[in-house]
Amino acid sequence: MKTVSEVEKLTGVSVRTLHHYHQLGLLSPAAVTEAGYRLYDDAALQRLQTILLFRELQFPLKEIKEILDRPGFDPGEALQQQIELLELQKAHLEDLLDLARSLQQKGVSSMNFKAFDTSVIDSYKEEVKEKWGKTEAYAQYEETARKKGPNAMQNAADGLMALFAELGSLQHLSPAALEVQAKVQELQNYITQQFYPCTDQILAGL
Amino acid sequence: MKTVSEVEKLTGVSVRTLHHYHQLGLLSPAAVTEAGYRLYDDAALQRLQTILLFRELQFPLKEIKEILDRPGFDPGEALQQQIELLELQKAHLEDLLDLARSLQQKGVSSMNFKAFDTSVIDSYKEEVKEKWGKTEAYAQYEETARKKGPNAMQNAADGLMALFAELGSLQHLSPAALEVQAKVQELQNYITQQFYPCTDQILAGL
DNA sequence: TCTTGACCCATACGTTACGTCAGGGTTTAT
DNA sequence: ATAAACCCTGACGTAACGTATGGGTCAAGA
Repeated sequence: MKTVSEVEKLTGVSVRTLHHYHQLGLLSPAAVTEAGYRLYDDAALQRLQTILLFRELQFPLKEIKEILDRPGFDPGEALQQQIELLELQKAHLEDLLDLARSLQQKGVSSMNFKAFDTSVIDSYKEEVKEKWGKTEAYAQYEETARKKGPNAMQNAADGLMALFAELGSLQHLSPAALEVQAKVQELQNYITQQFYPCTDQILAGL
Repeated sequence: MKTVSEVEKLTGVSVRTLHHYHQLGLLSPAAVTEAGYRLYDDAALQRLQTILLFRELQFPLKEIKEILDRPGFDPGEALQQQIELLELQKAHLEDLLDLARSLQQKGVSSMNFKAFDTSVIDSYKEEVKEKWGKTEAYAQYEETARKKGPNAMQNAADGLMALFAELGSLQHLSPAALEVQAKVQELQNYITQQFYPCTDQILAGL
């Protein structure tokens, strides 16, 4: 049975963090003395190890709790998802590094911000978008899908295709044209209502 | 002169963010109508571009403000520093990916957390440590150094070497031995007092 | 036994960069 | 004139703790 400061020395996790995890219900001490002192046993330390692992992998604490608590949870799936996320972050970082280095070469003092507008930076935004598409938005999509059943989904999909078709017929116009804007707006609303919250970012991807 | 929502459409920066930047003094509108409406001119948009660039490079807003306001500031230096930081983050991510993938291969279900203890995860901590060594801790070290002058620094360094020597004479013992622990603690305290706050992380590096 | 230092506790505010209401004026178009 | 569209100022919420406040608890020496 270790006290908070002992655990701190063993693991590097601060006392405050232990308090925090306790009140989140993420890591409860094995026992609490009458004076309120937290005492951790080996099992608790084991759990802490697991928590630290997932934390290193950048899981939010909420998810870690879910993972550790939910019995039927597939950690492999979560791991896979997390790997993809990390890969996106890495790609993002690489793009940032490219940008930074190019700025460095092209004369530090003359940082050319005009070339920065659309060309360079946009590429990784795609990926960030995908990332979000695979987490929040996708989760909500599944929610919606479950509630409505397959038939309704098919109808919704049909309506969606119709809207896309209308959009296609306007392709000869500039994207800035009011008609197109209106259609796009309509499309976004439709998707939001029928499937999942459709942000501008996701929409741009489509 | 563009309104907030116009700027939002042009740049993708939310109205709330414009408000935020305004109250931080990071980006003030060129004019404010009597009704309190913010109006931005081209110069303001230019500045916003610059802000967005640095933001992408993960500068905190405070620093961006300093950079843009301080006349004699060398953006090249800041850029270089930021590049190094990004490289560390990238290396960190790569290590995480390695860890995650190895966990994936070694049987997803049997995640072996015992092998996780010291061996795998520690490598990138070195780098994180270095990063911190180059920012907060190092800054404080310079502070301390300036205040005390070179002579005092030399004395402190001598004392430090003495402690290291004592530690060296105990190398035949296991790191867990109480004597060693005590010495290490002593060392940490000494460093903290004489040079800069010495966290366990930094200490481990030494 | 008393005291002191080391250790523990619970609150609770601070941090970063905004998102998201809530409640209410302003401008514009009909 | 009235509604739609747009703007404003608060002010609370978020993630994961750090840090400070004020005050009990425990072991050891006097």
